[in-house]
Formats: sequence, C-alpha cells, structure tokens
Amino acid sequence: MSAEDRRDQVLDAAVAAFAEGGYTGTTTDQVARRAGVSQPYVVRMFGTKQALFLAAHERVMARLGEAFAEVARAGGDQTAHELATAYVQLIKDQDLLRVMQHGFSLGADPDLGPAVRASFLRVVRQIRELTGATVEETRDFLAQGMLINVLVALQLPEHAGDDPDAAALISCVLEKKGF
Amino acid sequence: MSAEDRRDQVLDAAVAAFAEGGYTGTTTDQVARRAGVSQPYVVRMFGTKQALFLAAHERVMARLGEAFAEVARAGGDQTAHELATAYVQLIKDQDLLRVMQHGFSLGADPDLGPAVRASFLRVVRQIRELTGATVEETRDFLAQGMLINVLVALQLPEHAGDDPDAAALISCVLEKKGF
DNA sequence: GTCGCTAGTAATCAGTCGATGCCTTCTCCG
DNA sequence: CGGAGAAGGCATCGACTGATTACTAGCGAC
Repeated sequence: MSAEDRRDQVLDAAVAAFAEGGYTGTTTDQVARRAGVSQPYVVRMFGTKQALFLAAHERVMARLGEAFAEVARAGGDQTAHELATAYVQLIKDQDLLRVMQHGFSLGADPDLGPAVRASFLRVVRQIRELTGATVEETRDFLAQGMLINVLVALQLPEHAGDDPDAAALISCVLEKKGF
Repeated sequence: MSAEDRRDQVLDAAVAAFAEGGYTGTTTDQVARRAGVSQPYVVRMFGTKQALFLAAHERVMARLGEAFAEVARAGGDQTAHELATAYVQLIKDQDLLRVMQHGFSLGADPDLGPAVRASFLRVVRQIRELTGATVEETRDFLAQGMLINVLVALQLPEHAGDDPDAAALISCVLEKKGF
C-alpha cells in the first residue's frame, strides 16, 4: 500500500482510538491494531505519539471547517441556523466530537496546548466570517455547540431514558436539528 | 495526623493533580507527592485509582453545588445572573473547572461514566430548582457555562494577547462577571 | 509492660508503553 | 539479473505505574 493511503488509514484509526480514551488514555498499540499495522510502524510514521495525536486532532478540526465551508457554498439565508444543523449532522460521528472534546482538555499541555488553541480559534474565526455575526451572536452559537459537546461526551442521549430531566434537556438542545 | 484530615489533604492534592493531566494522565504517585505521603498509602486509602478520581470529582461537583446553594440562601431577585457570577468567581480556582472538564470526557468510561453523569445531572437539577427557569433558559445558562469551561481549559484568557479575536470573545463571555 | 490498633513507609512485583534498531519483502529501474 | 529504496514487521529496551505485601513507630487500655 502507498504511504499516503496507509497514513490516512492510520489517521482514521487514531481518530477512533483517541475518541475513546483521549490522549493519555490511548496507546499507540491500540491505534496500530485498529489500523491493522504494527505499533512501531505507527510511531515511526509520525515520529512521536504527540505528533500522531496532533495530526488526528487536526484532521478532525479540518473536517469541521470543511463542513462549515460547504454550508456557506450552498448559500442559504439563515447561515447561523444552517451551520448549527450541519454541526449536529457532522457530529453524529461521535468520534469527531470526542476527539475535539479531548483536545479542549489539553489546553494546559505545553506542546499540545498551542495547537489545539489555534485550531479552535481558526473555527471561531471561520464562523464569524461565514455568518457575519456579532461577537455576542458568535458567543451564543459557540456556547450551544459546547453544550452539545458535553451532553454527547457524557453519553446523555444514550442514557436519557434513565432521567426525565436529562431527556427534557437533550430534546431542548437538539430539537429541530435532526439529531 | 488523623485519618480524616489526611484524607482531606490527599483529596486536595488529587484535585490539583487530576486538574492537570486528567484521569489517565495522572499517576497515584503524583498525587502522593503533592500530599506529602507515600504512593501505596494513597492507593490503599481509596482502594483504586478510579475510586480516588471519583472522590476528587465528587468533591469538586459538591463544591459547585454548595456555591450555588449559598447564592440561593442570600436570596437575590436575579438568581440566574447571580449564579453565573458565583460560577465565574468559583472557577477562578481553575483546578475545579479542569477536574470537571476532564470528567466530561469520561462519559464513555463504563465505571466512571455513570458517576460523572449523575454529578452533572444533579447540578442541572439544582439550577432548575433554584432559578425556576424554563428548560430553554436552563439550556442557555448551561451553554454559557460550558463555553466558559472550554475557554478556560484552553487557557485562552492567558493567551488572549496573541489573538484579538480571542480577546474579544473572552471579554464578551466573561464581561460583568468579574473575571 | 504488653497487647492491639492505627497511621504510615519501603520494597517490590507484574504488567504496560513509547521508542529504537535491525531485519525482511517487494518493486522499480538500469 | 542485481541493487537500491521504500514498506513494514519482530524483538527488545528502559522507564513507568498501579497494586500488594510486609514491616515499623506511636499510643491508649488493661
């Protein structure tokens, strides 16, 4: 297999593996097994585990950026609401959301922190440019997104049956967004 | 030292240690060193590392609940806004926020997931009871809180100088809340 | 005084993890 | 054919980690 195809394959595996387990909770061997290659090969392909995580995280954030850009190309008139719907659709692949969420927890890491900050700000800037929203509107948009992140990361939708309050909150947050 | 005092001391150390590093990224030895005791003692005191994290997480969420309850006792008339201010004041101790944030990423863990879900829902229920807010108002309140969590976890306030967009977002989110 | 209980440590074990070095296999080009 | 380079695995190392066991010092009761 060509190096580039293999790299993509390993990155897909890395996203899935890091989604459950996070950075420190995932081993390079788990990534390797998912990708069907050996653990040393994964390490050497990216140099270090840090670089592997950053590449996976970068891929996730890039995918989010592409999804938003596509909404803009479609060119509706309620861009903010359409972005929200696109976001909810995208994160039906919970792996994306989980890797992003784990990234948020790495802000204090001296090596990974700057990279995750940059990715986050890139998306924030993109949202503002696409919607032309005010800072306050951007804030509210982001806030809803972060709440969605937490609810899904907590697996509350899966456990909504256990708790009526949880069910009410979830349907309220995700209503009319096609979750 | 009495067992209870020592336990409190270790729990404080655990909150600080887990705040940076998260669950998998923190060793029981790091907790022990912070508390000034030996690593085996920490493990035996709580049985397992999981139980130690749960106790630390529980303490953090309990502290949050107490802060909210105190606002209710003070008995203002703009409870929601006062809760928000109390929240921002409380999480000036960033360790609390970080442990909470790390907890959110553990929702998929079969052992820790149910506990962090329960703690989260307990706080949600408390907010609704204290403010008498509608589900939508509760959602918006929570959403702002989750955005604050992410911004602080990303250490964006510390790095606001690097990026004008970041600075605008932060001041917008935390304005009038005394951060 | 010594017995028993509590707080706490030192030593150590068995497993795990990221990383490195060396070998093999395949393919393409001359 | 032959060799050079790329793809990829195997063996292994050194450090780390959670947990267990055995031991010691202090202290109140009888």
